[in-house]
Amino acid sequence: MVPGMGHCDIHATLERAGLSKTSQRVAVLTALVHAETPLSARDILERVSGEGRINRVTVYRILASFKAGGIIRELATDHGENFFEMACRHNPAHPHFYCRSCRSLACLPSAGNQERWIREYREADEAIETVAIHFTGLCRRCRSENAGHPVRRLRGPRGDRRVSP
Amino acid sequence: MVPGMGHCDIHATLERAGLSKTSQRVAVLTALVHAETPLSARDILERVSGEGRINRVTVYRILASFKAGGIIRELATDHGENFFEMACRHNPAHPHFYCRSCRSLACLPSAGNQERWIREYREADEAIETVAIHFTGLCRRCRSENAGHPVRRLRGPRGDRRVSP
DNA sequence: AAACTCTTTGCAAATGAGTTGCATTTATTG
DNA sequence: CAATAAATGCAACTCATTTGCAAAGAGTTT
Ligand SMILES: [Mn+2]
Ligand SMILES: [Mn+2]
Ligand SMILES: [Zn+2]
Ligand SMILES: [Zn+2]
Repeated sequence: MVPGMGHCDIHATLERAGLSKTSQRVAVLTALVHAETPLSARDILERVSGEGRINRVTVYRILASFKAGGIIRELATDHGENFFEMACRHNPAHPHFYCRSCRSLACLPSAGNQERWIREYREADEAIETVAIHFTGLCRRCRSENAGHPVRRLRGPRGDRRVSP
Repeated sequence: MVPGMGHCDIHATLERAGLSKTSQRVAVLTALVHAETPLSARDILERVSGEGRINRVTVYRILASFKAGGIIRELATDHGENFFEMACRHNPAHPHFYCRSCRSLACLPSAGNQERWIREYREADEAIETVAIHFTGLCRRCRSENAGHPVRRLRGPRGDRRVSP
């Protein structure tokens, strides 16, 4: 990932993409530019809810427009929660690691040959638009913590959470 | 992908995994073994609903146990609908192509160096358990069909579908 | 074969990410 | 500053997937 955020200027980016500079768009973009790791829509909503009002739906719509404008990249995960990262930083394209326990997403270093390898596939079928390389497992933190450490629960009925079988 | 289904014997597979041979498990496994492409939980439910009764939830639970037993592999997509494929066929691990329009998933040929490449990453971080390579775009059929061809809609409010803006 | 015990189902209800229509508020322009 | 197209808030909705619990089954033991 690119260390500084040099050419990732908020206002310039919005202008270049032909998007009006609303407070919400600036807030979302700022959160993404300062993020250490890719963020989920929920992450963004949390980080932005502090300053000014913003609706959940608006976040999704803004993310859609950023993606359409090539400003950000969307990263899918199992479990249906997707993440987003600035395209200007996070270059070149690289694999990501998803922790199946805490459901966090981290960037991995780009393999040297990955670019070429991806290009070969692209040539084989012109229809290819995006490529994603996704590793899954347990992150360091989840590995070191107590083995029986409960997995974050996203779906299911309300009611008392099961504590131990 | 392995052409025949040779060693993918239904009963032997269940036995090897220590799973009792219920009619539902046999049905789901049969659907997966005969599938030409990876199947979603919904696909499986449809193909199995004909013979005998089976519940949607049961399909999910069976798929979870098959996955835990290493019998099948789960393939995530954007849009939250996941697919499943037999691990015995579909070897070695290979990339998949997901059509963002009709939301179908297809297997791609395994790149020669992919295996080695994956191994390198695995060595870099022991926590890695699975690797997925995911291409997105428009499949041949969706490309040839009328450009304005409507995208399959999964979420959203009830009511008249928008016909044209 | 009947009784018993451990699994697996079916059903109903829920969850949560992401969508959409529509009324209201803004950003931008003249 | 008024006019207008675009962006946002809100409420309602979809849908893949998950969970608790009670009923049905499978494999085993009398
Ligand atoms: Mn990244
Ligand atoms: Mn495959
Ligand atoms: Zn973790
Ligand atoms: Zn298609």
